[in-house]
Amino acid sequence: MPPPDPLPGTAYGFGKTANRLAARSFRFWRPYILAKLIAGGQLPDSVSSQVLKIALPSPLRRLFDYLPASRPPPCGWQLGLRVRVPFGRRDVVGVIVELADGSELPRSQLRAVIEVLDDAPLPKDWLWLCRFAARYYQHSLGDTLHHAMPARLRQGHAMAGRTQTLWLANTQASSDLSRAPKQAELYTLLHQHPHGLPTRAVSAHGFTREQLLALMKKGLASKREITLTAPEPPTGSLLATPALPLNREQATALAALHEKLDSYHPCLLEGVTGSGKTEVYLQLIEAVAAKGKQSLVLVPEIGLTPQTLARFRNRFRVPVVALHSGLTDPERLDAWEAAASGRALIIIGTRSAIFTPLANPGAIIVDEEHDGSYKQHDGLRYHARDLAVARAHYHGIPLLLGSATPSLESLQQALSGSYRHLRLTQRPSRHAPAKLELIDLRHQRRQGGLLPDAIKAIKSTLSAGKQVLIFINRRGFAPTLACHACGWIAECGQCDSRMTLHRQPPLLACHHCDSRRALPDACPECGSGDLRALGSGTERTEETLQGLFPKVTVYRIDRDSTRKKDSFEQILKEIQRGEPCLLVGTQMLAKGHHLPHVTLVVVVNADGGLYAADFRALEHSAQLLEQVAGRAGRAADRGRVLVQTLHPDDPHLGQLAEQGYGALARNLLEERRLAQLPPFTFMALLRIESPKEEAALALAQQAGQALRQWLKETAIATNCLGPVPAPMERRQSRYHIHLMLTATKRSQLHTAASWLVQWLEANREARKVRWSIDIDPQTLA
DNA sequence: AGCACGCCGACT
DNA sequence: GTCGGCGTGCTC
Repeated sequence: MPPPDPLPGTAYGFGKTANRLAARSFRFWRPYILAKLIAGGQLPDSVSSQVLKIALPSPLRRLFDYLPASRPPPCGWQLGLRVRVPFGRRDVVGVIVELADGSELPRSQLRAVIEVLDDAPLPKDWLWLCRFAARYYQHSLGDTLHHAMPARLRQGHAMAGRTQTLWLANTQASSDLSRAPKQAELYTLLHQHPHGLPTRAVSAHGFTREQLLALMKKGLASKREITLTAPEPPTGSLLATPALPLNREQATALAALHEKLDSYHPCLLEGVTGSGKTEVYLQLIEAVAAKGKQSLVLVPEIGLTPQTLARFRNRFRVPVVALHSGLTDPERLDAWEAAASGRALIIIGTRSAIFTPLANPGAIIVDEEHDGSYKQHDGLRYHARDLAVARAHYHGIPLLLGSATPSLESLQQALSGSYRHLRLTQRPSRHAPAKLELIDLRHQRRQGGLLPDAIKAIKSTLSAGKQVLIFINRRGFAPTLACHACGWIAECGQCDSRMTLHRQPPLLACHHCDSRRALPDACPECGSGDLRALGSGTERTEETLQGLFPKVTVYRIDRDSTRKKDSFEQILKEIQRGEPCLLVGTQMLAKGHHLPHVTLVVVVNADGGLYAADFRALEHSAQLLEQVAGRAGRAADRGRVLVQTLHPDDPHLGQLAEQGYGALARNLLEERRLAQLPPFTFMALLRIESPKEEAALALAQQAGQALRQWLKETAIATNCLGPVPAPMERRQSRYHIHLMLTATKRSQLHTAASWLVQWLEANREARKVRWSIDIDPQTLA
């Protein structure tokens, strides 16, 4: 006799409705426990029948077994289908990731799928990438899938039924728009697109919903709802504007890329600032699109600006999809579908865009591949650049990593021949890149952090009608507030850090947590009124410069001054008009922006990364300095870069100044090789945190001991260091303890990390603290 | 992660 | 007596 077809709820001995009623009236009774008592043993456990193994949005690194719903979906039970299932006392959306003949649990303990949410499985390539990421980063698969899908899918909405609103200009009507210039502009824009513009595109051009509605009220615009289903085939030429001519190096690089468009072909494009990397990207994308294939372009968080997008959109006539933070949930789902269906040929986005499914993948490009924003620092701690490598390999397509200051990881791959090494050394202007001029901070008076020589140079640059960029990697007025009488220093109550003095508005703030305090009038220790601000941040330098050059506009650009949205864009626009001015800013200003009128860059203090405990600090610091220096003299005039330092004799700084990042990076690689540090070894970091230091330390000790014992028994070649307190042990009133694993073989590290995670999951003590594992950590903080 | 249970102390 | 603080345990 065939086993009874299990209806939802029948395993509990009563129907679905009864089940719900039971749950409602006896909230404290878990219906399935009740059901177990009633139905226990009535259904044969031994019957082998299909079981669905489902990944659920939970940190638990395991799958959960469910019984199929009464009727299979039209496509049958397939991997990658989203389903709604009961989980504990709530319903969640999960993904079927395995089909099995049975379960380790007795059948009576299995619950049934409530509903199948998809007509067809989620894209295979996406599923593959999520599985890869979950395994590589030792993260829960369910959680990985959950975070890698658009919010609408996460919430259980159907994939189908996506509609788009198109806005059209009404040519018949006429109305006076002379008093509404923005609306007139919008009308012109709509007029240029006779087939209509989606809301997203309208807002991408800087117009608001209100302006659209105003036009519609006047009868000058109308909207049309269309259903997004059929792919839009590119018609006619791919290009809207012709490609730019390439110089010899660019042409060589492009030719190398053209050689292998149909197989995995990882390339590092090492090109100095202004050498035209973007043009190489654009022409690679053109070649890929000509074959009807898609390009995925990753850019750093700071790089996804309207200007960047405009550059791509202006070049191509094929649809360009941008995944930026401004998208609404339905728009994001549409972008995902556009990529998954092949409708979009070019997909541009930040870190998380690596999880965009692709119907016809043709190439992956990672711009500024060294950029720290590619690494996610919580939850699934992935590195989008590394996933891009894995993905390009899986698809068998070219991968282009571009940077003026490549990460040592990528550089080593290029130098060893694993990646093809493409180089661009020429800048369109004939000037050699500006050399760094080191100036000695010791024994000299400074104003607002600036040496007399720097001020002199600023003055002469301004009188030559040019702009100056002053780079300080410190927000606020001063990094320290100290009592001159007793030596008291303002410290954060929740972190092992000092509080930064701010003047606008006046307060003490900790940059590691959100704690803030009013400025004290007198020293809380000794009562003295002689409190002094030590050192300089952006606010103080801004103030000093404004005092020194009262007639010149000083723009301060940091997280505080650009908090309002669009204010950064506004300031950039003004700067680009070219009036002589001073720009005081943090690294926000250093990366990527085109500042054609800046001919002098002053780095207030270059010493941040020179002697830090973190082995990557020097690399990151050198990358930043080189990027800042790259802002000088992109225009016709030769630029100068003044670098203030307490260590003018430091050999690394000297090499950076004399020979540039490329030479220093190669030297640093040698040092890493000798010190057996990444990229010559592989690293994983276990972070343990707790409000109680002893709890964190005790678990770290136990875990370390257990792991070392296991490593010894199994002869897995992995080192386990620690426990050691994290560099800033107390942060937000929590203590951070580390255990570090290193190995020369990835597979061994992986095995060890995997064992450790399982040990922690099974350990009772581990549940009392927070822990997380970071594979390939970027910082040791 | 949620979410509920259960055991404590502080209230109408 | 009941509301609600967070420690403990479970989720197919």
